[in-house]
This record gives sequence, C-alpha cells and structure tokens, in this order.
Amino acid sequence: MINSQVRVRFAPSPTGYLHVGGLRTALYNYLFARKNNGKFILRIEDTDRNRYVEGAVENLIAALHWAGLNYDEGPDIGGPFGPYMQSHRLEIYNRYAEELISQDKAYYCFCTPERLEALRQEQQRQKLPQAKYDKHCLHLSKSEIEENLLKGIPKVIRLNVELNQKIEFDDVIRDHVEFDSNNIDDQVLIKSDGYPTYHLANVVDDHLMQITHVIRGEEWLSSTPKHVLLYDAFGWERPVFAHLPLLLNPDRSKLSKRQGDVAVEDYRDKGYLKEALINFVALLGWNAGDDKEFYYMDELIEKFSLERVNKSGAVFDLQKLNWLNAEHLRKKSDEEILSLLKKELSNSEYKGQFYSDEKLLLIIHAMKERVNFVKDFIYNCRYFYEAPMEYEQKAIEKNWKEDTPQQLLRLKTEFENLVNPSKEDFEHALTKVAEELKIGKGKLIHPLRLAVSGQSTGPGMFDLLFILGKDEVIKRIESAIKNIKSVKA
RNA sequence: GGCGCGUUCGUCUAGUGGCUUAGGACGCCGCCCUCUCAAGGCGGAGAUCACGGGUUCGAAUCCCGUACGCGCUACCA
Repeated sequence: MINSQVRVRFAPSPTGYLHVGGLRTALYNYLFARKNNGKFILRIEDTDRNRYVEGAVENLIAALHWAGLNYDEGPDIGGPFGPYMQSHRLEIYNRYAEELISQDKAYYCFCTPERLEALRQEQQRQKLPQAKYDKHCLHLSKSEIEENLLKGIPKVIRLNVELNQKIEFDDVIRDHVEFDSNNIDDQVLIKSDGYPTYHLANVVDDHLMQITHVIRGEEWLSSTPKHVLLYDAFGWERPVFAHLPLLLNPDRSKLSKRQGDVAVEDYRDKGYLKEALINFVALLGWNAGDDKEFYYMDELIEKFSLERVNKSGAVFDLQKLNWLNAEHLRKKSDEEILSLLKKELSNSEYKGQFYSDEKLLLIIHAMKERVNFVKDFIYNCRYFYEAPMEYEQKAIEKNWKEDTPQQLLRLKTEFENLVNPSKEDFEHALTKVAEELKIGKGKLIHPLRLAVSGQSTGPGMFDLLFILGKDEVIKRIESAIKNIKSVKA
C-alpha cells in the first residue's frame, strides 16, 4: 500500500440524471484524487436491467463535464482497467462468484420468489427480530444441486454468511463501526438473470480497478459489512472507507424530487453557475476549519481532506446557493460575462436583434452589482433592449405629478441640444434644468427614470441615459409624456 | 420491529477538557453611503450546545442512558 497510487471512483447507477447528492459524492472523490495526485474513475453501475433508462449515461457524463469533474478513466474514454460499464463485465462477476462457490463461501439457491415471500411473511408473523433467508439451499446435496442445474431451474448465488461473527471496519468519517453477522442476510450475489447485484459487482470492480478509497454516501454504510465479508472471502485487501453524510430536504428527510430540484441539470438550466454549485455543494458537509466560504475548484483541491468531512446530514439551502451564485457572477470579468450573456440572449425573445458588444459591456458594467444570474442582465433590465411597454403602477403614483410632463419636456429640449453626449453631459443638462426650476435633482431623476425605463429601480440615472443614447432617450420621453396624459386623465 | 449512523443560532458550520459572556456565513432587522435598487460599511435579534445522569477543580468537547431524526433491512442501487 505504501507505494500505491490513490485511485477513487464515482460509481453511479444511470437513473437518467445526475442527482446533486451524487454531484457532491463525485466532487469529494475528485477533490481527493486531485489533492493526492491520484486517479479519478467513472464507473457505471448498470446491473439492474429493469431500471435501464435511454440516454442516462450520456446525461450523466454531460453533467459531470459541465461541472468540471473530469475523470481519468471511464466508459467513454476507456482506461487500463476497462470496461467501465458493469453490464459489459458479466463474465468477470460470474467467474468470481463461482470461485466463492468452490470454496463454500457462496452457494446456489433455487428458492422461488413465492417461497421467499412466504418465508418473509412467516418471520413477520412470528415477529422475529430480523428477517433473513433461512439457508435452505445451503443444505442441498451435491447431486440435488447437479440435478437442478441440469434441469435449468432458475437460480441465484448467495453469500454464505457465517453466524456469530463480529464484523468490524474503520471509516475515515465514522471511525470504528461494528456489526454482528447474525444480522446480515445471505446476500444474493448473482441474480437469476445472470447479472450481479451491487454488492458483488462493486467489490469485484473496486478490487480489479485497484480502488484505494471508497468514498460514497451514508446509505451504503449498512451494506459495508457485506462488502467487507466479500473482501475477506476473496482474500483481498480492503479499501479505505469514507461514508459521506446525506443531503437533506428542508424538513430533514433525504433530498428528494418531491421537494424541489435534485438534478444538476435543473440547476444548470435555471442559470446557476457551475462554480457556484460546486462551491456550495463542497461546503455541505465539509469545511477547511476557517471562515472561508468562497472557493474556486483549485482552492478546494488544495484544502480538501476527508478528515474534515462532517458526520451529520446537511440541508440543501437555496438561499445560500443564490448568494454564492451572485458572488461568483460578480467576480467574473465583464468580458467573461459578455459571452455568457450573448449565449443567454440567443435563447431569449431578443435573439433576432443586434446589440453591439460595446453596448452589452456597458449593460454588464451597470448591472453587475444588481444581479444574481446571467439572465438577470436581460430580464431585470429589459429597458436596455426595448422601450418600456408599460410603467410600474406604484411608481406612477409616487413620481408622476401634475407638472411632470412640463419638466420632462424641459429635459427633452435640453437633451436635444446635446451633441454626442457623454454620461457627464446628461448630468450637466439635468442639473441645469433642476437649477432653473429651483428643485432638487431627485425631483427630476425619479420621474425621468420611470419615463425612460418604466421602472423605479435600476442603475445610476446617467449611466442609464448614456447606455440608451440621446435619440432613444428623447423618443422615450416623448412617449412617456403621451402616456402620462392618458394615465393621469 | 431489528441493525447502523447522527443531534451546536431558521439554514450551512467553527469548536477535539480551561483562550467561549459559544465564533463566522446565508437569511432577517436597523443605521450609514445614496437619484432609486443593489453592492459595500457598521450594528442587532437569533443556540439554556436534543434531554438526563456521570467522570473532572473545570465539559459543547470524555463515558453511560433516554428521546428524536435519518439510513439500511429486495434477485434496487
């Protein structure tokens, strides 16, 4: 072990999308691998034929790539220990299961689902503390087994769990954990369709792929004794185990679809930045021990350690994610945001229109401190892209008074005299009007803002006017004056 | 039911026997800045550290018990 390289894997079953809990598991594996100059492997655990979902693997891979969790070996890129899709490794599992049988550490079981069901019911009726298979087929004679096999009676292969054994293992996160083998069922290893169960496939592959650290969700803690038994039965060295705390709904149940979005794709489509999602999810169950909350991937790699992972579940709090998203967005350069904004625009109702990079950059600069998402650069300030169709009702009542049309008219003529006005020119013009009318600048700014943007909030007045440009400003003042008359009539 | 794991402000968490009148962050509230909204700055409310016993001069921190929550208990992963 001293010289062995760290090798970890993310081993999802392809359910159709990448769960955010899965994203965090993948992230911790990734961080641990990168931190230790190890390898990060993607392995698809598709051993349940009933759960086959078209395109699921492709989705999973796309989500992982989007998040920046690039693996060193995997189904699409191969590697020295492939194939990385369990459904392509069936012979391997069967070979190892047979090996166990030859050593009496596993056995064929021909029991029908009906008998199993009846057994379960009987055990329940007797209120036995634990429902387990009764090892009926363990006691079949050699000839009976031969005969059943020859007849082609459906069979499974079960692990032969010895009674009265103490099974113990160490977990980086949970410390020492102990189980009594009397509580452990003779787990099915190979199903009647010839596919392995998770337990066998997982252990065999982790060994064959030379996985050194098994970092997975806490839901696997209870099955770890079965895995430990398998490692021991094969005479293989156990990996280091690290069982991660679960991600929870606000009501503290396991994070589920019912109570919100759980797919990484959902968050991506809602406009969350991958940097923010990664940052957020990394902090759900781990921290460096200091007050730092804002991280980029390379800093996470540098600081990460399994020892500092928490034991208890963490609620997925959208408000904090939103804050992190805004933080990450603000930290981006205007040029970086520009390309994100252009992509967003090409998917918006404004996709046919042309907006120069110059103008877009001005919008970005003006709005950067006021947005949480890239799409807010469009929908929080539509007035940059089109003249207002209507005016905020509350703001009309507050800002548009009897003398507003006159004042706007006065501003309009003043603006008309400007030649290629800068932001400052607009400001001087407005100041001049305010002085002439003997009123505060605010008295002009608020009605003007409403006239020109339809809203009562936004970036600084003169930034707004400058970005819109003289001609557009004048046009909007004119139509606002008309609207005031009809509104106030 | 059985087995396992967990339990510090609403949420994410710091804390590994004295530095703690339990610190930070999100959210909330207030003030400042200010043409609005943000951002930023300052401040506030918010946790008898689940509960009960021990150990100790001293416990959120160690031990035991209880409660509650979650996970597993499939030829699902």
